[in-house]
Amino acid sequence: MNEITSLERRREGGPGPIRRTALHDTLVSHLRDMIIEGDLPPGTRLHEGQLGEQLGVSRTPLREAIKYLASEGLVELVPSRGAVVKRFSAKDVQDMLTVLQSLEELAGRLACETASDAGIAEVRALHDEMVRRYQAGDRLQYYKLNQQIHTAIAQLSGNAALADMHAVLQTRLKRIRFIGHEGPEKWAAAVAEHEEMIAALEARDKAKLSEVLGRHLTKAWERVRDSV
Amino acid sequence: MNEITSLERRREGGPGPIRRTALHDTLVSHLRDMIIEGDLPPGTRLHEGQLGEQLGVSRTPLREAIKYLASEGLVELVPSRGAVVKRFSAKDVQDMLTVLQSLEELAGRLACETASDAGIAEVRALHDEMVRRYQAGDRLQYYKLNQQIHTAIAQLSGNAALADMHAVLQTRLKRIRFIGHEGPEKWAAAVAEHEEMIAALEARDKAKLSEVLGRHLTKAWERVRDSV
DNA sequence: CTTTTGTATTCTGTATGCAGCATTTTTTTG
DNA sequence: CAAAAAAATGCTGCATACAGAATACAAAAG
Repeated sequence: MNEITSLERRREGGPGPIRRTALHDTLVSHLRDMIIEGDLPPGTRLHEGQLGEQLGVSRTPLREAIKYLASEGLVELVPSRGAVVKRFSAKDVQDMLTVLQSLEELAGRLACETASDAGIAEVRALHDEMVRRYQAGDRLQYYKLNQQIHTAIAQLSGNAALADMHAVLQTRLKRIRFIGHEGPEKWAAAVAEHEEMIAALEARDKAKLSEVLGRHLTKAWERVRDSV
Repeated sequence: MNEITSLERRREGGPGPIRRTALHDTLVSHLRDMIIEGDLPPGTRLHEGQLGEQLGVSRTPLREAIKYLASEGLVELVPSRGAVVKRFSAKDVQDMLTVLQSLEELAGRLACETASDAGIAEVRALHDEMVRRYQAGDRLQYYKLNQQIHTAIAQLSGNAALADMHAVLQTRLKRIRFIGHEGPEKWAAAVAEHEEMIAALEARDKAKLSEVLGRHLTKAWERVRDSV
């Protein structure tokens, strides 16, 4: 658990001259990661005393971070019994993907209209890097770049609310996708879809991009279906 | 400020035998209402000491509630300077409405497919009541029933994630709509659109309902455009 | 008169302490 | 020996206390 050291380094100021992130933000990120990466599996009670000690923080800021995550939907507050990591059913996941699909289709259309060439180029760069990771068989980095690309497209829409909602859903789903290890052939298919996506985006082909994004998420459901 | 009494009544147990809501939930609701109803205008700093005293609560649970609202997007956290009520630009509002539109179109389609007859009947009941309030010129109750109807349709979709995202956006927009007092002719048009909505829902006409909901929100933007 | 610097105050951020509820273990009773 | 009651433990929820940062104010210098 290197959470402790990294947390304390930030509190002391560390190498950087100015403390960038407040403790609250740091705590939220750490807890999020712990949930997503499975350190805190669904159903786990978030023990304030224990967890606080582990992170080197007192209960007060920890509780505040937990409340934040509760509003984000990663954690559930049970009166008088603290917080537990939320458990998502198969239907929950499918529902989230349905909404995400709708949002990405919208984002795709808007991005084609309003994105700057520079913005599109950045996504292309992410994509190329992702393909390299794919070819190298680096699952973790592939996964992260994949997420980044979808996030980037949501942001290219220029619609902050859209990017926001997209981020919330994506965060909730991260844990699921993090687990879902599809086989080589499905993985290849996913990469191919991404290839189409980028091409459509660069051509600013609204209909095409929207369609590919939608299809990509329909397939995504098929890919994770068994894992949940 | 009757927040004090109502909060304290709950803490003592009040008339009900069991304390239903935890203090956290109560606080969140109260702060939400205060923001929506304009007691705390955009840009206002949430003064913990003062606000806590006003509500009869110590700073700790208040801070937790504020963090919750921050994650909800109603409030912005400024490091070392506390929380500020978020200010939405005209573009922000338009963006939120765009997303809301997309979500409602989806909700409409799903509702037509999966809603129970009983569920639809409930929405009809809300609608009829709303029309009565409209005829009586009761703006506040009309407004609240209007919101309830849209919320209900989102829930009829049977998609929890969708209902969730919808609720978040609706909450963020409540304040804007609460202000926007459209004239009589626009009001009448809005009611007519609602009439169409209910009819389409009862007929389970996906395409029609989706179309009306979308149009309704396009018009909604035209209605509030000047207020922001 | 403006600007700057030092000081005082106010507010946030975090830690700690205490009361009450939930749960578990122990004791008592049938 | 089983079941119920009672005590004990552990944890959450809230309040208070303290340290540090930011701001406001005041005095002094240009």
